[in-house]
Amino acid sequence: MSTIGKALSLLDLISELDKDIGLSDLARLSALDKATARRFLVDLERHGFVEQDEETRRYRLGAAPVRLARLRQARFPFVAVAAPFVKALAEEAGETVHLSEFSGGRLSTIHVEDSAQAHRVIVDPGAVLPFHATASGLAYLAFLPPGEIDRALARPLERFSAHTATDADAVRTLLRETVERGYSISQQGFEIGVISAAAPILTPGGRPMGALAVAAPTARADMARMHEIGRKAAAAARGIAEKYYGGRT
Amino acid sequence: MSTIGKALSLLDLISELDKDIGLSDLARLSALDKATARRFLVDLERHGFVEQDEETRRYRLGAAPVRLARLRQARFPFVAVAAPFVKALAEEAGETVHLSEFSGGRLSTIHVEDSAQAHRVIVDPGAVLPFHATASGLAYLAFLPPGEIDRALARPLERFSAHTATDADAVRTLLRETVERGYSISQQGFEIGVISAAAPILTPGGRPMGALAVAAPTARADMARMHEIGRKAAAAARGIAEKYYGGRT
DNA sequence: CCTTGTGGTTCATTATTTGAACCGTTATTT
DNA sequence: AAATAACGGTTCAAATAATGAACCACAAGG
Repeated sequence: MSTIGKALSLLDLISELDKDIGLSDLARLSALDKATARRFLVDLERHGFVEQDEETRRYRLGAAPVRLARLRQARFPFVAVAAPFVKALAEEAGETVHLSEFSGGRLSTIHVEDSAQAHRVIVDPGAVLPFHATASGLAYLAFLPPGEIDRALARPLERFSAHTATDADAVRTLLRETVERGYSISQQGFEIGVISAAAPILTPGGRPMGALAVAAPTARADMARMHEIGRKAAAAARGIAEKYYGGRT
Repeated sequence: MSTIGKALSLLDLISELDKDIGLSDLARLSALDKATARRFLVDLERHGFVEQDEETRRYRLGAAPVRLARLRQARFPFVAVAAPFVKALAEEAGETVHLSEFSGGRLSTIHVEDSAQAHRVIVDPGAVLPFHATASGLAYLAFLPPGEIDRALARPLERFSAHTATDADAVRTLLRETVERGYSISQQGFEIGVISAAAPILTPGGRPMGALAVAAPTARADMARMHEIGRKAAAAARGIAEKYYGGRT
């Protein structure tokens, strides 16, 4: 792997941690030499992607991404455009709704609107959504060109719960259903007690670039209701794409 | 320079552009070989920091920073904490207010609240603020340890307008005044027609980590009013620091 | 006071990055 | 319509930067 790739993977690793981490620990976790990890960290810090706590000497994610994110969103206001749709869907469905975007080979949550109900599903913003185990991932995967689906399903599929579909053929069946309906449903594939329905957000070229998902506790989620919610999610996803891409060419 | 440093500088360069850019242009601008630039871009794209337009083949800032920014802000909600203070100050002063944060060797705007007035100053979110030529920069610089001020003023100071203080001693005078008052004032040092007052946001250790600035059109900005606004900005900056650092230890 | 851990550094060895020259394609220019 | 210039992208020997074992100095614990 290139040096740059290694450094960016180190940054990814740091981003996944929810607390500061020391040099030795980080070297172990990243399987990099301590000296190498340090050089990477110095470079990353110089550019603001990482910062070191003055007193504990531990490292954490820096502030530079905030600036870059502003610039990105000024030009591609995906979250800003989608937010009203997300909110409306959350109110309509009465459940937590989250928006995800594909980037860097992963689908990750970039916006969440919590359900108003006391008993609701909690979604972490920034969390990575596995393609085969979440409604969002299935919705995204289903509308990808066949070759890319094959590549995604080629490696072993991690098990996240007792209900995770870890067999490629089983996933393919889910994908076929998803394409037919226009939305996916994942029954506790990622987390026990949660059922989700999701629809892809498609570029004008027909390629998925993200997903819109509704997550409900199993207690409230009979299948008729989930299909109803799925249809609403698909409509909202189309609305987002239309508004987002309508303004540009 | 390290390979990583070069790649991150390339990313910075791309972030400064407000439109997509082709490989050859980018190689020229960054003074990198075309093949090298391409390898960097591939690595950056693989991690989502850069994306390539499918049809034009031009490159632009990717979506990965949005995800990292979410994670950073979940742990350090600087913007979220400061936003109400920024808004209140904008209403109180009746002028555009912007918040900046130091990161990666630069002070950059991360939040803006526009004045309600029709004739108002426009500030770009994500813009980099030169230390010697903006009120924010002066406010930040003034409270830095002497050694770091020396280092910042050692290199030649760029001229942005006819009023920019490009002489290190002239800047030092401005910094002394800033420390005494607790806020800085920049009279058209960055942009003709704009006068700003800014106050530093200090960590519990007394080190500046950002600045809060009010920008007014010269037409409305007599000095008595700017001093009044400066005092208000200083109070708001203290409020932000207290709330932001009060919650942690 | 000895052990084990930490963050950080050194420098000969090694592996990666580099860039001139090269494709094939696509806009311009003549 | 031919010629030219510019584009994005690729190749591979030469040059350079990354690597990591061994090394500090220090702190905490036994």
